[in-house]
Amino acid sequence: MSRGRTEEVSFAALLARVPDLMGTLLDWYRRSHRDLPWRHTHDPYALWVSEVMLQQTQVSTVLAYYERFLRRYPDVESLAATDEEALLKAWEGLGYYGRAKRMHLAARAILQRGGWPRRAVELQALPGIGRSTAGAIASFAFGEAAPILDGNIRRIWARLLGLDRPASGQVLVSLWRLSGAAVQSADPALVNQALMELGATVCRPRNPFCGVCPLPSWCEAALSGDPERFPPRSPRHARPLLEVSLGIIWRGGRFLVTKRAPNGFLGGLWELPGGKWQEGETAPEALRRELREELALEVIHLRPHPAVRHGYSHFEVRLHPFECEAADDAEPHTPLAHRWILSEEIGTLAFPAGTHKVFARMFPIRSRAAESAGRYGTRDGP
DNA sequence: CACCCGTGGAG
DNA sequence: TCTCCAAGGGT
Repeated sequence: MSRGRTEEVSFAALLARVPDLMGTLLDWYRRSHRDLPWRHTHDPYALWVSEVMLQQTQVSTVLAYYERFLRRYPDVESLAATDEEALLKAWEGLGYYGRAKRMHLAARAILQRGGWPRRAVELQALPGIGRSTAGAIASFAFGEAAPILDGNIRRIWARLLGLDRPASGQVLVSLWRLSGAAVQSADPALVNQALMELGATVCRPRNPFCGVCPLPSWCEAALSGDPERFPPRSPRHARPLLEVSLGIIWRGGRFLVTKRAPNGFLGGLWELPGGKWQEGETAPEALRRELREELALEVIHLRPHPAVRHGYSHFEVRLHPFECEAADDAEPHTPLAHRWILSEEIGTLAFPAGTHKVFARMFPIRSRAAESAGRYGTRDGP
């Protein structure tokens, strides 16, 4: 109760000071911002691409994709016209592949309505564009005073306020009001970029540089002496480890790859057939069972290869690859797409990172030659 | 609201 | 080696 009152008071005080803060913030930004490629454009399409790529993805990762993607898909028309297979290949390695599919849908919606909507509320109606992404495009491309509340900006407000609980509900509304006051008080595009830049380079989650922060010294988090405490991290539970057997199933000089179901986890990507171990099952037993159940396929001469570990957000897998052979006339029985490919063709299909780690072990030369490969190291282990 | 959706880099 | 998590959005 008393905490609630205290928060209201400090929130009102901060809200009133926002215009002053933005003055010093913009001075700092003009002096010390990084030179990022998407800061040179007002093209809503290019800004959209960068903003979607940057969702939950680090700048350094996006840098490796952004310009190549724009060369491949230079405008809404080219993106709308492509097929999902090619699009996923361009997105391969970025993760959260639903982002690419929603961009595809949005591109077609934009063409259908005859061009880009200019206002944030309209942008937000497009697939994959939420309030923050809409605010970014509307302010950067069209100069609208549309607020952003991304992880960076949320952290800045939380620290200035000394917010010691996860922001949700009414607190979140208050933080959006602060972002709204910020874009009302000065050039919206500059304010939004400056806030995100401050969060990314100074008011960082860990090891913030409070000594060089342009914002006032009454920041509650800085005064506490332990700014990293703010905002509090939500508790994380341990990720379960799943054991998975995979087959590199040769038929002549080609091996089998299967396409994952279109929706859901890694939807639409290609992979090596196989599956999770069941209770009491050995690795080769699990592979034979999965191949029978999923593909009605029998294989012989299983040769194990070293296991490869790969982590996802909520679980972890250990992939146990087996080279083996299918009969000359073997065909998998499955409603999903499959192909028998040469190892030279690995680079033509979109695979999840875990599968690339396996390829890197099986076909070191080939895999390293594939454009995205050098990344997949040899971490593994039983 | 709680959960789902990937990945690679930092410390 | 291990934990954390980044310019979120959809359901």
